[in-house]
Amino acid sequence: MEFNTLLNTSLDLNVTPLRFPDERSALIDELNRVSAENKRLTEMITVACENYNELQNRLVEYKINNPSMDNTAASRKRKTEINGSASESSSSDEESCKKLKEEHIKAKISRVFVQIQASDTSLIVKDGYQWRKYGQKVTRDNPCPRAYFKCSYAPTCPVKKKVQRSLEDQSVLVATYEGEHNHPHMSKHEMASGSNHCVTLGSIPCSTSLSSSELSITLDLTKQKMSRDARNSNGKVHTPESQQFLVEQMASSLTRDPNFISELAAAISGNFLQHTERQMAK
DNA sequence: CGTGTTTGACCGGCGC
DNA sequence: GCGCCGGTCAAACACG
Repeated sequence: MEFNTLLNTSLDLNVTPLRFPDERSALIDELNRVSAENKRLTEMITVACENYNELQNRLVEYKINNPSMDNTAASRKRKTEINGSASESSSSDEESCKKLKEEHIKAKISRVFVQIQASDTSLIVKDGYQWRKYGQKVTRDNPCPRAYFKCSYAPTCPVKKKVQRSLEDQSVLVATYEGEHNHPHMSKHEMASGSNHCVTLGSIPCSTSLSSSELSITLDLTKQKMSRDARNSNGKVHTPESQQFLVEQMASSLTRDPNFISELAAAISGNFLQHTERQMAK
């Protein structure tokens, strides 16, 4: 927020003449300082997220290995569920352990961020599966409505997803997936009927867009490594599911869509040329 | 007519 | 016990 305010201020400086010659350079210095601070804070948040995820994974693993410790710290819901099942059938530790493992699998939650047009009001995330909408609600923390979807293969497939616009960035949809699909991806026809959403995996400023007739993918071809956890410059975390989806989509596009190959070649060579030109300029 | 979406009603968990 | 809130249901509706 502070960054944006400063950015706007510096943009205004291009239009209105400055009263003090030092004012512009001072503001630029300030802008640089705040940019650096923003970057540092983003890195801190990233590290905190990593630590949190690691701790959570450890906790789940520990609970699975030590089911007896769970009845103190767990939520009331979990507690009543366990107590209820125990009173009904005096279930053994083995059974409750099995239940916890099942719950762990069932509760496998992933989050995917999808860049959309700001004007796009539909809460549709093309992720390779077919969904049936069964509800929509406005939640307290976010004025944008949240849409509830079930996999079309339900009840065979237990996967659900929630889609809601990001509170911070209205042009980003946050899709929360619960569970894992027990069937393959949908057909070509279904994929082709989708809107031209752009699944963003890399950093926006240096990305290369591939727009085949069926799919638009933004690739970051400039990163040294596709960072180990596939995080983009905004600090948004992309799940293995979204990476897998992208890889599968690209693979299928390579086989199905002859234009995709030329688009890909053009994108890579274009980036190559830019890179060489920059080298030459030095 | 079949299928998918919309939307108000309903339910259950949770905090006070 | 009550009220709030998120999640789900299901009747009505839209569309091809």
